[in-house]
Amino acid sequence: MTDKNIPDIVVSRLPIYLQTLQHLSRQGKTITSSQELGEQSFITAAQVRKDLSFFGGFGKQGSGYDINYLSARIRQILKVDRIWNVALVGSGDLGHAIARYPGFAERGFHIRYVFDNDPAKIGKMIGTLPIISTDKMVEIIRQEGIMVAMITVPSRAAQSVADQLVQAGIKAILNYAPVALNVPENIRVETVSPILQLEHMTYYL
Amino acid sequence: MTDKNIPDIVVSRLPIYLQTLQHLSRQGKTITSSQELGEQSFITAAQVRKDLSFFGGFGKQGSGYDINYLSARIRQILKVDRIWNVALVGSGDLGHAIARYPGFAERGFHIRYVFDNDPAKIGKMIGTLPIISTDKMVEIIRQEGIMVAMITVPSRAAQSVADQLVQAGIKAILNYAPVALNVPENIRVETVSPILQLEHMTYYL
DNA sequence: TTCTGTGAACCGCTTCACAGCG
DNA sequence: CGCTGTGAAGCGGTTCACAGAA
Repeated sequence: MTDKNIPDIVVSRLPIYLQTLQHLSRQGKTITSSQELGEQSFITAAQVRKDLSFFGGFGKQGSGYDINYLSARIRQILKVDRIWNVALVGSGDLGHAIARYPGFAERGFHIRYVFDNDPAKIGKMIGTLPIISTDKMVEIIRQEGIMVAMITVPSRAAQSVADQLVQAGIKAILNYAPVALNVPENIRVETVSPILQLEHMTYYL
Repeated sequence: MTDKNIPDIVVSRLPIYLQTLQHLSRQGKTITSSQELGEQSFITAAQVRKDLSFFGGFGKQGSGYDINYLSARIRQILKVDRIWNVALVGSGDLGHAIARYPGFAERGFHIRYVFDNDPAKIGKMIGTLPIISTDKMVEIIRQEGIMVAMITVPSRAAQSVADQLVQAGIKAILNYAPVALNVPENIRVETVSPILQLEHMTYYL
């Protein structure tokens, strides 16, 4: 089910649908249509139906999609029907903001460890989590079998951190540093690039 | 020059090239090739050449591209060869982290005002910036002619903030709230969606 | 010779349009 | 009758391959 040659761009829209479905659900709706789901996701209805059809027929012809059922199926497909333990590397302002933001845990991404290489920070707490030395990072991540990490260290340190994470067995990295990370093919990296997004928009101003 | 029907996807790669060029420049390089620029940006050499050719011939056949010259031209195209004043709405953890992060100013995005609707926060300082009541937001933004804003308020408040920003004359919004914002066609919105990025990656694990 | 700039071929995603099921 | 699921058509971005400039 996981990989039947589904276009990556289709997979990237599933989280959007999921977000919109939760939004509709919070409004008390139980049924939706490709029309409604599309409008609220800014995606055409035909696109929505095509995307979902890659994974099977989730709708009922004539009536539409059951919101709870469709949400559950998409969560299964994306493997977010479970808890993911996450390691956070970098305890600067951004690291703090992320560690204290409840939104990740609400979606099943539980930050379990915070690492930093600054001796002055080791042992200090962020909420209930102690800041741990990066010296122990590889060992802990491997031991705990953690597969997902976030990087919020300065750019110059990001590649070296990524290398260590790969060595520790991390399989998915969310990178907040404004650099392109080099990792083996079987490791997923997504970069959060607000500056590039701003630069993209100014073109049109 | 700004809009000669350049595909949006091409524009979205220019900031990546710019980032890589700065990286190459910091390494002391002065000349590069579509090959090298592409490898470090994880984009094919043909794609790099094709993208740049939309805007004119910036390279020298046989030798390659002058890094300083190409950087300057891309900055012109993206209109990041100037200072952009930015309004930040929301002074929670994330707002604080953004306001204190020097990276935006380094790229020409200067955060000039921070707004929040929490009376307890009004008047407190973030660095050198006072937190200002959202009651004054529309007036100040309009008066100062600010065109770029960032939203870091909770999801439930984001659409209402966006509406006010549009009313105030904002033309580009960088949205950190996990919701799809509805704005008029002539306003640009980009959403920072780390959670969707994580959900995208877990599909492949 | 090297590497850019670019028409043309290719490929893959999007949109269309309708059959078919509830 | 309404809305999904889907083959087929359409379209746009990517890759190819080479002419041509330095």
